[in-house]
Amino acid sequence: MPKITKEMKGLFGKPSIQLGIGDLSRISGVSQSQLRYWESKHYISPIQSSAGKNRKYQLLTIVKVVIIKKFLDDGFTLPVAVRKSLEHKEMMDVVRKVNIERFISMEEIDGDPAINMGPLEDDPGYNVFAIVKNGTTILRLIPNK
Amino acid sequence: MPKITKEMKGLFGKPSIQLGIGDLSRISGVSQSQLRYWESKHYISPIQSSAGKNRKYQLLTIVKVVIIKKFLDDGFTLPVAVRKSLEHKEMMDVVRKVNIERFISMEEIDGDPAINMGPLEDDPGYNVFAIVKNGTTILRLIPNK
DNA sequence: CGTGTAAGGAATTCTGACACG
DNA sequence: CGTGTAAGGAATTCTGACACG
Repeated sequence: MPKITKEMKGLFGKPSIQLGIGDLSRISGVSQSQLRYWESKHYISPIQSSAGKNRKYQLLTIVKVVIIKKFLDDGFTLPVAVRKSLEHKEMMDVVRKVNIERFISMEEIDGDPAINMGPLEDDPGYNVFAIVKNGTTILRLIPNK
Repeated sequence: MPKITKEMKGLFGKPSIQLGIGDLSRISGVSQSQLRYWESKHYISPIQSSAGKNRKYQLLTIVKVVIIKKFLDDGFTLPVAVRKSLEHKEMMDVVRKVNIERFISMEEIDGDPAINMGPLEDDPGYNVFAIVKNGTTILRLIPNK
């Protein structure tokens, strides 16, 4: 099974993913006019919106928009929904960081595909593996060679 | 710190992310004419391309395109690059599955944000945590309460 | 085979104004 | 405050053809 390449690691972090307002609107269920209004209030911001050109949003903005929408649906006002989304955004950054840094390599364990997530902090003699077995993932410690 | 909500779990899997050809081209560095040609050869396929309407690609297609491009840059022919990309695509599915299933909840460990990835297969008394500490991630076993 | 380009039309997005509330 | 809509123009994407090789 192939090793994770540098290109693919970059993809996990997806720092460069960007998409237009139509796609963001369709994905999130938030209308284009809502998105433009939120932008005018500086709640969200496109990567570049240089004078009449099409807006481009990054992946983290998608997450933010979806979360804001969730709180709006729960009955909160827009400013409150935005404030609440900020806590979750921190969390997303963490998840992304883990994605980038912890997927060390791809291997096979007993014929099942597995991700080597690297050594334990307290016991570097063991690596943590996430193994896909019978359609679900399990976590297992495996000693280094 | 907030719990991971159902909405956010869905985002990790990002099954619904879709973007246009301009965005895919800019992200991947593959030209629009290349993407249309690859489609004509059935190497990639948009979600929907109903008669003159704009193409929409899903996230896994981005990954596939980037990987194909990598092998093209390495000097392989297009058919070979496509074949090689398929092995990596399997891997991406695994990574995605782990993302969806293994991020159980968000917590704080000694003041640092951490992701609870759930119990070990062999010793369910311990959960595996990915902790962001001083800007990097570490893995630690923590006993269940 | 694999990609680029010019061409004309179609789909998408832009801004600023206005409506409703 | 927060969102929707009609309007006209601009940016983007569409297809099919052709060039190069």
